[in-house]
Amino acid sequence: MIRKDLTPAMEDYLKGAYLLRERGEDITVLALAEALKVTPPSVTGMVKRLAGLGLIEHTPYRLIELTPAGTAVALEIVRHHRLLELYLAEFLGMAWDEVHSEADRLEHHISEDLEERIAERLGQPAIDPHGDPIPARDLTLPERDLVRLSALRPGVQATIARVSNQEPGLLHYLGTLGMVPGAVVTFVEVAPYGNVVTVKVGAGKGAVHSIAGEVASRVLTMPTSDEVAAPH
Amino acid sequence: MIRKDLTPAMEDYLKGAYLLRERGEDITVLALAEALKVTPPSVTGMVKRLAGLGLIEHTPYRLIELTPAGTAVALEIVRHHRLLELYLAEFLGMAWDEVHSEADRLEHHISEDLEERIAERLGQPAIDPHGDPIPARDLTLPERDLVRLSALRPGVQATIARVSNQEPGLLHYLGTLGMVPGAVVTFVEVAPYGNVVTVKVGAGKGAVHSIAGEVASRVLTMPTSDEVAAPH
DNA sequence: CTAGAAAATTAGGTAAGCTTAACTTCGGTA
DNA sequence: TACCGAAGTTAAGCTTACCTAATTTTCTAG
Repeated sequence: MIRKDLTPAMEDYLKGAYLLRERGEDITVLALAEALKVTPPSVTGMVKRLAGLGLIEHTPYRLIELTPAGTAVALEIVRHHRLLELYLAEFLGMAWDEVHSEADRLEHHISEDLEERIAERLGQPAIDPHGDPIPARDLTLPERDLVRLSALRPGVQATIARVSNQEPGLLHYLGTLGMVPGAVVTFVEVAPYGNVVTVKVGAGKGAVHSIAGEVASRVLTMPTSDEVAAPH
Repeated sequence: MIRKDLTPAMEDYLKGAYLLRERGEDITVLALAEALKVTPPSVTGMVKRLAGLGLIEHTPYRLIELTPAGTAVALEIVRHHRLLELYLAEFLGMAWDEVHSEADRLEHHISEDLEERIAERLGQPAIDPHGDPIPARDLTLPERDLVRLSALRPGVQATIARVSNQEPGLLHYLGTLGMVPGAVVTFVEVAPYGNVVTVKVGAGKGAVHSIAGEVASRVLTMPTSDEVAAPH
């Protein structure tokens, strides 16, 4: 394996591409531009350079794909990011809505040695504070199949496993509702009109809250009842 | 106080200038170029830009000085650096010869919030693993007057307080001799020819080691006997 | 008080990474 | 099938931060 010497910007593009694919979305110029908050021409230019390095596969006007080498780089950065998030939460008391932006900056600058020391202190963890999986040292990923909160049937109880969103405001809000990874929720209903989901939060007689459908689709759960997902 | 938005490169120049002054050296273009491992024209260019921002005082061909604003920025970075060094050593088990390069990269990327959390975990420390003073939150510096190991009189006992050097190789070597901050040494002699200093390391009957004069001048001590410094 | 070396600066150039403006290509619908 | 809008690309240009080569300034020693 050749030692890659990539800039933070390059790492960001690779990570961005990886995260799009992780969410099941196509890697397009526009999607990357939005994810990285740059303009489309910037993406075209960087994609060309990364393709030249063998990290990205791209024919003009077609979809972008990460090569295995590019995926490896992205996983390394994602590992840094999620280890840092967990470390900052666990050992430095940062809230789950604060850790993302800090990790976003530090992820490009920690050495392999520090990465390993952090992983060791955390006991080689598999999940970060948002429930996102942490790639292992060999860059393999723990796999779980989760169900979107918005896709549960009424009456089904589930444990929140992952919240796929990084906006501090939204995360903070979900925190105030108690809707964090590990929390137990029961699906109540979908509003007949509009896109609103109502859930009960807590194991026994918990509080009932309504959240927007787009938010509920970012909350991934492990259902505890048998009949689980609503049809379609 | 206006929010400064400086690049890591700019911060490095300001820190470099500050550290030269801390060592009592003149801030020249050449000295900065060597400290930052860039060429003199790079320094001239950056100095011009930092002068434009009011962080540096400079008339062409004259010595460079930091303004109070520039000093404040430098102290902030030095605080980050030394807090990180201590944190990495204390909480992540890194050796004193490894922490410097890690801190050098991270110092530009930690938030004020993280800085404060780290300082808190460490108990608002005043000294880093090399014995270098850590600027306080208000950027004031704890002052100690120390004596170079190379300037002690024969027979004087002293505690090593600070080692002003960052080369991992040298630091590691001094570590193997037990010559680290906190260690007690007794000055034995200066070799009659050449520039070699001999000391006994340890409180009771310690091992005797000889080190180069340039190294001994980087080791700063708090003498415990009364008659302390050699004349001249 | 002047020559020459050392230090600093200017001139000119490169690369990364971004921008806006102008264009091409693609794909779906009339 | 031809067109039109959206997506992508090319073109031109900016800033940061570096470089080498050439020039200028300063200081010191004779």
